[in-house]
Amino acid sequence: MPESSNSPPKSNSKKMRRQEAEALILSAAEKVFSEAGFGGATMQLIADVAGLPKANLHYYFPTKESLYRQVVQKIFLDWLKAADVFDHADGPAEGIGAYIDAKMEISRRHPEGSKVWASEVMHGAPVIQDYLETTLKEWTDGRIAVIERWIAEGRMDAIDPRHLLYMLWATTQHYADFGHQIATLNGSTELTDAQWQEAKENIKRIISRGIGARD
Amino acid sequence: MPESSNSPPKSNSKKMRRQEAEALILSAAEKVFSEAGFGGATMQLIADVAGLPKANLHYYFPTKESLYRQVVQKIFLDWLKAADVFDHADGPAEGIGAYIDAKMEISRRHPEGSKVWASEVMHGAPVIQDYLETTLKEWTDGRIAVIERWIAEGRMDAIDPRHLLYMLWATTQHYADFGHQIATLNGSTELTDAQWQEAKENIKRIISRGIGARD
DNA sequence: TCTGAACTTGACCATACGGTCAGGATGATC
DNA sequence: GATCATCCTGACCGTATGGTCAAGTTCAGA
Repeated sequence: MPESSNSPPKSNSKKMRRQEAEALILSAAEKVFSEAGFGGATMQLIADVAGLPKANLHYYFPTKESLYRQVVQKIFLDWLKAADVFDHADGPAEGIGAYIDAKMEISRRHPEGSKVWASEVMHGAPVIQDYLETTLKEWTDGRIAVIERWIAEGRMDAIDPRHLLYMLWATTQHYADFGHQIATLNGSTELTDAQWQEAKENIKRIISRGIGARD
Repeated sequence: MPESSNSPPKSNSKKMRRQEAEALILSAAEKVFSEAGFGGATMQLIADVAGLPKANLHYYFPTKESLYRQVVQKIFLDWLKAADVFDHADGPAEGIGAYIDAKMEISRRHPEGSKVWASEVMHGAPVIQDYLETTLKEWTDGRIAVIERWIAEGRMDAIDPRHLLYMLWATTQHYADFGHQIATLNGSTELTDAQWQEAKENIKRIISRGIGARD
């Protein structure tokens, strides 16, 4: 219901509402942080991308770090939400397949978020360590229980659920985080619709057969 | 033959040889760049880690960017070299298995390098774009040819070689790049020898079965 | 012992950065 | 149209950064 409009943020009208301004800044910040990293990003550049004076950013977000924290939190929540498909499935091929589709769609539509997350974790998660230890751990444990149930029911081979999850994350996020490398190897062209489809099918096929899924 | 010594770089003796000093600086730089990213790293911190005055770094490496470039180049060459195991194999299970072992060993022993590479690519490869377009492309094309031969010989299913390679890179490098997240989910403990072994076995098993390898 | 090239370094500089602030603009409410 | 909380912003500040430099130090070879 409170969905923000998708129109280009070109509005020159003064007096934005708080929610609107924060969304605009967060969007610009996500792009800049993903392109330059936390250390390489500057408040001035984020302001330029958002089309606002730098001082205005500090009105909504007191510090660079607080802005960054909110960017990462937003990404994490979107990412967790999209993972629910895992549960509404009967067996591993269906559940994991749907999860791969969902995560590949995120990699395609929101690669910036994936890159910011990767950068944050690679640098030791200084800002979202607590999320890793609480929310992510709980989510992971829940999914591990589902996979163990599938194994117990003979619906797939006895694969270590942890390493399977890491493989799913790694493979799907790779298409966002290393999208530039993939595009370069693709003749310096972004993947087409068909190539994204191929990628998804390949991943689903290899993993589904690899774990001996038999829903 | 011209292998540098493995002794701790604590030497206080003056007048290092050029090779020795450069190796010391490159090692410190790799660590700092991997922890902070290019933008977040400072020459002062690299100097502190190397145990040298900052001005000395600029004697060997004129600019921060030139130092960074050499760090990335060194990583890339090590990484390519370790990939030769791919060719000296009879079939996919053996070749890909050996490649997974080699890359996992790199992820375990030199996670810093993997992180620097990931960071560079994620930010659009501003420094090593030419490597992607030439050396990496050639290496990739060579490996694709090998995989296509295996497929033609009926030694594995008809999987798109590109996406298979991306999956191998993604999965193995994930253990370096996201090592902090993995350790956190592992009860805030680094993976043990046995857990690394499990990880390798899981990956090899899933992919080997997933592509229908029959050496 | 002398020479000179290679190396080392403390002090310094210009710039760019994150962040502050005072004062102005806006618009909903009465 | 007066009030006032919210929002906006140009100008400014202290600091930290990448990089420079000139004055040293070291040591192999003559």
